[in-house]
Amino acid sequence: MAGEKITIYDIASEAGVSAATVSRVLSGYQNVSPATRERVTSIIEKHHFRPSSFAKGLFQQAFRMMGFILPSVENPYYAALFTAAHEEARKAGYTVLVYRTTPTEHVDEAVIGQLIAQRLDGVLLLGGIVESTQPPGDLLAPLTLLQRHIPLVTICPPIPGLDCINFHSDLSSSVRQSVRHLHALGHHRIAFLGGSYQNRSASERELGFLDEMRKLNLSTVYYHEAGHTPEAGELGVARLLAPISKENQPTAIIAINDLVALGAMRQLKRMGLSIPQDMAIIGCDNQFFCPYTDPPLTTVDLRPGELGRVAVHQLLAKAEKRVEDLSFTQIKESTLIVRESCGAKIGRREIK
Amino acid sequence: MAGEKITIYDIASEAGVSAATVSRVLSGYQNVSPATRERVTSIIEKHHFRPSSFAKGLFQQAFRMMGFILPSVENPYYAALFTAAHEEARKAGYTVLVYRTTPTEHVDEAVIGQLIAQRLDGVLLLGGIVESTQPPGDLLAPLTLLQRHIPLVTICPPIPGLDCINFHSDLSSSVRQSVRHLHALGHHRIAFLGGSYQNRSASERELGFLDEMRKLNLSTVYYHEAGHTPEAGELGVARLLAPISKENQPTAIIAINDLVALGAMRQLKRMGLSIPQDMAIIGCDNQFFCPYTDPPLTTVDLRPGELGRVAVHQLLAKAEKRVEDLSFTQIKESTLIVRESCGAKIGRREIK
DNA sequence: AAATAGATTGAAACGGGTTTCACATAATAG
DNA sequence: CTATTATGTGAAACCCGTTTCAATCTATTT
Repeated sequence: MAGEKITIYDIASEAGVSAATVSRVLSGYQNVSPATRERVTSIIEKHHFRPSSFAKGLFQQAFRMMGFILPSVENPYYAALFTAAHEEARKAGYTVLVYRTTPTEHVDEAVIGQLIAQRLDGVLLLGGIVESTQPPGDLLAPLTLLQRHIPLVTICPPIPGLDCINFHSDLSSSVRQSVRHLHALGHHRIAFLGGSYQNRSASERELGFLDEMRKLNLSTVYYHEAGHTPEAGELGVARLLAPISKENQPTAIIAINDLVALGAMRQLKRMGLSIPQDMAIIGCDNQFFCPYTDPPLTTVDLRPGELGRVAVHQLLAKAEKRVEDLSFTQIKESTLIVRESCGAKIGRREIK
Repeated sequence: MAGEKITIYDIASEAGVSAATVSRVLSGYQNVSPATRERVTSIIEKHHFRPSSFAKGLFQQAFRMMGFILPSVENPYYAALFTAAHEEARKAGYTVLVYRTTPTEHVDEAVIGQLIAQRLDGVLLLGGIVESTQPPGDLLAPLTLLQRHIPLVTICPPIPGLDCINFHSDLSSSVRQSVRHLHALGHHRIAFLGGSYQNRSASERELGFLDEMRKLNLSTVYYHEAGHTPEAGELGVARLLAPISKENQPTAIIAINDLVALGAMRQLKRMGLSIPQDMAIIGCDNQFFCPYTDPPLTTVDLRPGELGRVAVHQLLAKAEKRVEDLSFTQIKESTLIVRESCGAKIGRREIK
């Protein structure tokens, strides 16, 4: 029934008042006589009228919207990050617009242009930044946002030259923890599995791994595979173990994430190796399925939910309170979740 | 540097032309002298100016935005659905706004009001509809969208009274397939695990299960647990098997989804039962981890990606081509993915 | 040289709200 | 009973683009 596009003027004329009065009724707190308010309200109800938030925002210079840029939520890590961040933003009354990065495309000027055009109150950039093979300037595309004074918070390894609020997990230290854990359990030949040299979080982990191995005077068996999926894990293990004689084989694997660990475990079993007796394995992210692998997977919890929440809080502060243009980097500690895939005391400290 | 809020008028005055000319430069195809175009363009570049898409949309009566309403993407099924749908929408140049439902809250008038206020070009409602314990009208909140002639497409079991384009998986038939598969493998005592009577897709599966069991003259061992998580699966199995003597125990379990199956498998192993010898198990959704469980999980593929894509295509057609106000329901077939958790021929027809 | 067509450009209206300011009426004070 | 204040309401400006229409200036035709 109700007409195609209905405006405040339609309501006004039907109620025999001016648009100003309808606006007052909508805002609630102005002085309008009870009789008028009643009449206008009923007409609004009747037509299910809701004032356009854009016309509104146009005048008020704020649309209460924020943009999230993130990789696919098919990766449960980002799903958790997104869910928490989204929830916080919604609680604060913001609508969220979602933009995506892919493993091969980073945030380019085109997307940034769109973000600016949307007149967002803030932008949250979640990981997935690719170490550019393009001119390095491309990594700094988000800089334009800063120039336009659009609040920006990032959750990823800090990008040099991009001075904004940044939260990130200490990826390097998380790998170090893993190495030390395995070392303490008596492992000397440890392999690192997964990642891509183009990916900043991947290379950061890798660097941490190599450094910690060196510190402990451990010999490295090392495989470098461009991928973050279970398939990459399968292939990685196959390639890793094929050319190595049984005696020189690594006794433990650190996978770049739980997905890769999952694939690796399958391939290990397929090759007749038992976990953790023949091969210990450790993942990263503490994804929901970790307690349910066989054996349950030891991993590192990066607390993505927490990260998402604090990031949005900072973004809100910047968007609303006009906080001084501050920029800082905060590192979130990660915690090793010991389960059974490394042969550590079974059943102890098991979480979730 | 660049001023806080910069408008087309700022650009115009800096270039010494009128706003109309700047607008013409932006749109590209109008006749503007090369000299002027050049000058204006350089000033636009300098300030990273992008015209507000809202001021633009206000005039053009279309914002090229669509709203997605969905449950948490922490459920990989919805993550897949969302990712595919999002990609299609983005390809067509639309920005997507995300709203969430929770297991306990359905889409209420407040959210619908917001959607209307955002003047969206279309709305996609993805599952998660709760069979209301509230007045049944609440299920029909999206009806308001239809009244306002806002294109609506749903992906969930069809809601009576909500005449819109609807796509859904034939949940009932997918369970029937599972039952027949198990029956063909010689199982007679089959349990159904998981779901909540408040959830429409859950109850639909349950009904299908009961009906097919009756048709095959099978005795049912049945447990009804309000949940869709691995934890629910663990608890479900524990409760299911505890009170039953070994002889009367079911020999197979159909889990409402792969998550529940995952939990169930863990609990079965914990109780010393081996899969599939002591207990066959079958999941639903064909989530990424299914090939990696031990043994690999037989499940049903609902093709969420496909569902998401066709739904968005329809939505686009309605939003753009002013297609007649049509409404229909289309059922997508699901396919059984046979792996090893039911003891069927190992290695055959294995997918992914 | 005058007339006409064509290319550039600006003024102004519009879209849908909010808000300021002024005005009319009603209520209160003196 | 007039002077003052409070209350309810409308006209109009504003937010930031797009688009129509008319005006100017240049170039071509006769």
